[in-house]
Amino acid sequence: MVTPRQSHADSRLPQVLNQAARLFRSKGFSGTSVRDIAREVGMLPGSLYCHFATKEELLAAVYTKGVQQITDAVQASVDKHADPWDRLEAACVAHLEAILHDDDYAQVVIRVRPSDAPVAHLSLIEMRNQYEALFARLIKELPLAPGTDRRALRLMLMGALNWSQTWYRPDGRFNPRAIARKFVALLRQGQEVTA
Amino acid sequence: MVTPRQSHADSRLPQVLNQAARLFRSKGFSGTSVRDIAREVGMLPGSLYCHFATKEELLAAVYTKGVQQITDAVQASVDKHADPWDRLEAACVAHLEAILHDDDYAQVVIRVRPSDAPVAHLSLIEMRNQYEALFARLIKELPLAPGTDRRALRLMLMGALNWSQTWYRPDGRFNPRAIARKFVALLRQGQEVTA
DNA sequence: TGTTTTAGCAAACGATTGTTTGGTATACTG
DNA sequence: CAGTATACCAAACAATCGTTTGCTAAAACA
Repeated sequence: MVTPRQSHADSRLPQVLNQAARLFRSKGFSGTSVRDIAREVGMLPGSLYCHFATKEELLAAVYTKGVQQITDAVQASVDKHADPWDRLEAACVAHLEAILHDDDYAQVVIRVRPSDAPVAHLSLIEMRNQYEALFARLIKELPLAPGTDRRALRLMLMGALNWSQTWYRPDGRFNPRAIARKFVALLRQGQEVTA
Repeated sequence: MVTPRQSHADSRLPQVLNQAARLFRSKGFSGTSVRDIAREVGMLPGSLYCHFATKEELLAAVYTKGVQQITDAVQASVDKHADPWDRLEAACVAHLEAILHDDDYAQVVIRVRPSDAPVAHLSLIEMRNQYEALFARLIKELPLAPGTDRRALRLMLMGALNWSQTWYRPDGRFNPRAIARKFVALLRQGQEVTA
């Protein structure tokens, strides 16, 4: 017995998930090998299959945790406000902070295309839809100018937020909170007068 | 001599580029193998290396063509209008039609992250920046409410447009043109009264 | 017309891919 | 306390990866 064995209680499953999330979010799903993940955790490639039957299943686990975490973060922020616009803005701030800074798991949800994992495909999409429904409800409560297309507004806002992952670089002034607020303000501007 | 040989003039380079674009845009860069491309063209994997030294170089060629084509398409549409808002809207319509329907090459520019190709990385980013500068100029000409952050407006609009690639499904009513117009309208709404 | 260049085939290179198998020490369970 | 399940190691599996080499025939050029 050279290396000390892991017990049931303190398995390295959490670290596997953490490193998988970190690698998936920075190199993508097919850009990350199971050996990359194993190496980062300090275990052998085959050992990953104690916890997951396939690489896709590992992604699904990371993805699920990502959706849960960002949902919780956003919901908690939303609950602190009463005004509909404030609630939406709080949601956007929490969303952006998660996918740009705080949460590797949430970043995977934005970065990895469900189609990258053919088997898990539909379930990943379903999770994403569940999450976006949260924003749909927030937007439903908004006092908008008559005839405003709420679906278009949601798709525009979330698209703008999610795409920021491709251009964002840490910067004191233009930080996640500031970005989210500016985006919401640009939309709100068009509704306030007529509402 | 079993199969008829290709002459210099009618090489299959165009088909290689076409199929590479088609596969890169649907499966991503690392999700596509050189064998996938070669098979689609009907040639052997090694034959690709008559035209490109590396897989990354092939991506760079596709990417370059994509930027050229979408730039031309957008510029042509813009030139048909005089009013600043009309010009921006025309640009957005052309942009969306390219990355959602018309142009596999342009779709690669949006889908593939420059970081997927470590060597070509910087040159890909530079090309994308050149293209986005076109939109920056259009937005510069817009009569906006005083104090409006033009950079934020550009990032929001282009993010919303580009992200549509992840949710768009062909649909008669909510087509690229309609989407682009709605997005622009949502932003314009906030500027018209005060401008 | 002779020479060089090009575009491709055929076959292989070593490296890396996701995954499997078998064994073993530890922790949990009855 | 015996037995099962767990969480790994060690080593290998076949398949696929990007790429290279050597050759050939046709086109372009001199």
